[in-house]
Amino acid sequence: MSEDLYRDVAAHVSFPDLETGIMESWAANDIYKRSLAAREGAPEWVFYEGPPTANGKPGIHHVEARTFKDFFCRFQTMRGHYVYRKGGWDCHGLPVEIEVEKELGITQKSEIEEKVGIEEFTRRCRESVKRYVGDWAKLTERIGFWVDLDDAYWTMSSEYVESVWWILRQIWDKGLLEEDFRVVPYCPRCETALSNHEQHQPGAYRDVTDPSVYVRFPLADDPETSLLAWTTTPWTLLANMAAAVGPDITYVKAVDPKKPGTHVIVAKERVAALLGEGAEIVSEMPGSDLVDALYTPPFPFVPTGEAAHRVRPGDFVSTEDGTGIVHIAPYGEDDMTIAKTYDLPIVQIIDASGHVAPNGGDFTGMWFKDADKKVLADLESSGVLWASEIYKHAYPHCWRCGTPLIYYARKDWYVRTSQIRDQLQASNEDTNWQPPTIKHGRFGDWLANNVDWSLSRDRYWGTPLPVWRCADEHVHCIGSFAELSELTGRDLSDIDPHRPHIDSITFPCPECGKTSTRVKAVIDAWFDSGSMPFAQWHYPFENEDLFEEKFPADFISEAIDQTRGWFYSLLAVSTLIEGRNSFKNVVCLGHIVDADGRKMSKSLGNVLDPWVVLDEQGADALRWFLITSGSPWAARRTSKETVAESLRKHLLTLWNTYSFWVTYANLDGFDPSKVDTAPVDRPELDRWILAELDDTIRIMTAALDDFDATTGGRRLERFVDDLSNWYVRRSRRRFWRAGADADKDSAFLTLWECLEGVSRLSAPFTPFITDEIFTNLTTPVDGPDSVHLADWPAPDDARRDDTLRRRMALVRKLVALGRSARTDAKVRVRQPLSRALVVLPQAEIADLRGLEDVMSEELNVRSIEIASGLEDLVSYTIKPNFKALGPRFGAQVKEVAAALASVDAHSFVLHLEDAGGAEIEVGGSKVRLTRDEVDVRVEGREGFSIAQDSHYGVALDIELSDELIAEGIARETVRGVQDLRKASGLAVEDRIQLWLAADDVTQKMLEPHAEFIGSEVLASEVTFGAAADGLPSAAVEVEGRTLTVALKKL
RNA sequence: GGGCCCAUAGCUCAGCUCGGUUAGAGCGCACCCCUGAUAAGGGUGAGGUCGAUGGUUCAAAUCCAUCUGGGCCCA
Repeated sequence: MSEDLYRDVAAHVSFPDLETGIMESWAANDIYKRSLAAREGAPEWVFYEGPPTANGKPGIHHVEARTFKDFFCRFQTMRGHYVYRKGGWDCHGLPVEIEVEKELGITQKSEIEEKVGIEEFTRRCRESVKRYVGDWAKLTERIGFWVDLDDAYWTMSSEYVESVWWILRQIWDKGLLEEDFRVVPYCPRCETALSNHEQHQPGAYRDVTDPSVYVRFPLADDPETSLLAWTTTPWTLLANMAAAVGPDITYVKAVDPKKPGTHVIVAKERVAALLGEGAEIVSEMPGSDLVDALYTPPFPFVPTGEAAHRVRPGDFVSTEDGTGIVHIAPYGEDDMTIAKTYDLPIVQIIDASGHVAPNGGDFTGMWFKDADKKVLADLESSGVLWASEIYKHAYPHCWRCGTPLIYYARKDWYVRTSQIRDQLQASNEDTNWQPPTIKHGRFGDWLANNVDWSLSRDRYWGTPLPVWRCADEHVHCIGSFAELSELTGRDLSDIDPHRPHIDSITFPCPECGKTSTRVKAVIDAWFDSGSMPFAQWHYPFENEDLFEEKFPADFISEAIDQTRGWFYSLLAVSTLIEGRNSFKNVVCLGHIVDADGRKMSKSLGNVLDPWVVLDEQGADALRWFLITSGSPWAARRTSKETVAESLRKHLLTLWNTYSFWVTYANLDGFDPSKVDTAPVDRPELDRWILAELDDTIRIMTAALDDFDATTGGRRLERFVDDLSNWYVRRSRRRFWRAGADADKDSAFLTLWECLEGVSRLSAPFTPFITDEIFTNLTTPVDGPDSVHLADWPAPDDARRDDTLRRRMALVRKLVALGRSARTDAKVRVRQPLSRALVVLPQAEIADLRGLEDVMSEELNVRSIEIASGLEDLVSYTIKPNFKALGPRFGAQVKEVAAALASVDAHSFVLHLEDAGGAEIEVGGSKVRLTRDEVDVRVEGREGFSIAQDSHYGVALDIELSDELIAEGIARETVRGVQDLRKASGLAVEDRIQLWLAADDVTQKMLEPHAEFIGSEVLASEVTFGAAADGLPSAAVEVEGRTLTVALKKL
């Protein structure tokens, strides 16, 4: 059919094949670039891409995030914004290093320098990052995520690193970048700190048996009274610097049963366990009373001064075991918090190799674990050992070599974010979170409890910390390559700023002239990604205008695990530099879990490869599922089956509706640009679906503007269902009528407008299929080459009609009831009935007027009658409306309910309807209730077949006349012929000659309907009697009679 | 160990912000109907102690507390 206006649409279509074709045509026609160019100069809507690390294949969870990113960018583009989408790659960090370690077959960090060399190692890291970029690009294109990967930022590029340096320098200038102690899990054999990740490797925690000791800390001003402290790491007593108590815990001073005449202080709750039931308690006090008390430490290695060896309050102190008094040494997180708060002297009694340092007296040179024995012996001989026992507990070990770890206080570099906590919180206040609970929940709490950002990493592949230091401890933070060039006196503008090259750059200290060398650390990769608003443009070294235009972002979206990752690092960096957040809106996504709700992981073998879904169901099905199923932030159960379901439910319905329109529009040569009928001049059904379309546009626009994709998607889904299962079903016949008439044109035009509208509304959700539909539908009209170059639909007051929407909803409800009544009466739908009786509230009777035809056609009844007042048909029940009565009557509401239950419902309802209110007796007095305060329900009286739902009811008159029966048989015949046509492979528009062979009685009944039958089945000629042999024929059973139909294609 | 989120039908999810006595939808299942756009559609039915316990209230899926299980983040 070369003259077809539209591409033929196969009802059975392979979406994945269709999508890849569209994908190629987008590329060939440069649609993405053109969608940007078309908005050049329009108000910007800024998107920041959270950079993925491309050293592994992308998984289905990446599809989720990328779908949401694309979704809102497309939507805002259609809304008339210029939405530039710069890609990005996260290149640095431990995951990359570990990948390379595996590839090299090395298991210890020390091997990197010893066997491989930093140069080779970082070279391999750089390669590793690039290895999967191709896979990422392929997936990104296939799922329809329009993002500029050619212009992506790479956090490892020299320009990016230089911008990060500049940022660090700004922070340095504010005095917020400092070196400080922090406690890290440290392996003294490997001589390296372990990252959190490493610390939680399987097998790291092992049960060990350690001595635990109770030690007396005699009070300075009362040596006969001792604090009783407890520890499971006796060697740490060498570096004791304080004792901690819980300020709200109650302590007691009791007679020491082991040394009568002296006293010990322990938590009251521990008395029974430690001192026995008969302990003699001298006095009680809260922990706060003990604070500041000076005591004599068990060892002299930490000098007692103003700060050391006093009691300090600590909210981490518990009374579950021990004594309620905690010994404090520089080997623990809580310990260091106390040390920092009270400025305690930190004495490093253990050296980097795990041996006691030279300041450890007799202990010097001992392996830290071996010191335990001598510690116990010395405590014993000095008389402060109160008790010791064997204690079994889980203790972390190095996952590589099995050595027990030390929580070691090390000097590291920090950003003092806790000093700008108020500003961080203010930045958060200006940010819109989706879901809103995160703002003051998970994220707000995290900010409220902000601790300094530990920035340095003792690793190789990262942005080097741009800090140089000379022998005299003069420190310089470098903010640009130019500054470094100046200090070194050579041009370093083209330097690779990574290790090891950067480590060899030294310069004479500007203050003392001694050689300054870089500190060895690299920085946390989160700082890299948090710097992207600046560094993606190499700001401030170039692109100042671009930066200004695109700061802050209107929108970012990532999974919820980024709360303390990228979401935080973005907020912190931009607050430090610009004093405000770098994103205005953030959509947090939940995680993808498997069909059983379990996390997808390689070890469980339940990982869903996105390509499997993309190849079988297609990208649009997957996108639609991800966007509309459940709250975006809830974990979503995902499998091929769940995606297939959402495909069937929505996309196929849409596709079938579209396919229907194209089929008949081609037959009819319908051209929407040649028909222009105002909505007001169209039939009610057309006005109705246009009103639904208008409402859909309004609801969706508001939802999507508010970053609520789910609500928007659900409204769209409902509209497509209304369109297919009510509008098209009701209008079908209008499309296949021969000849030209205004009603048919109106149907074609209305459905065209709806499909065209849906394709725009669907464009951000399912960009591929939608574009296929849009481009085909708009063939004869002037318009953009792609739906993605089109505008988002605007609401239209000429289409809006909320009353009609309400009325149609009423009709559809009544139709459902009527069908239910038919089922009950066991009368098939093809059998016409004389009338249906409708019961509905007085106020809604007017709504039904004018739509009776719709109802009678749907129910196949000849007339619809309002059965209001037909008391012989229905009875009433009065139920209290508790929502209204509760506030009015309070506890008395139960009496009101009881009174209503015993009232004569019929006369009560009459009063209500006539006078707007009725009286009942409650507790001896009359109470007047209004219509709103009660709930009137209708029920069919016994003996009548009526379907009802609260206030609504439909009853069918099931008495059949001969005429009705004849019509039923005619319809049955039509159906039989249609089946035969289909079975014979006839095309919809083929004309036939028809033979009907039946007994005399049946033939008599059919004869008056011959013309009707002929027009229904496109028979040019209808003959009663047997057909010639060899023609397609079939038997039709109806009302116990059999007739044979046969046909011949003309 | 701490914080946050989640728990409603066999499955996937609404409803919970703001309490109202009859908790809905889709899928699946059983039966029936309809079908010349449809991989569809319609109807009926079975299927729920709204995770548990306690509290507040005339009234709790909804508010509060505790607990259990799952997820995430952090120790």
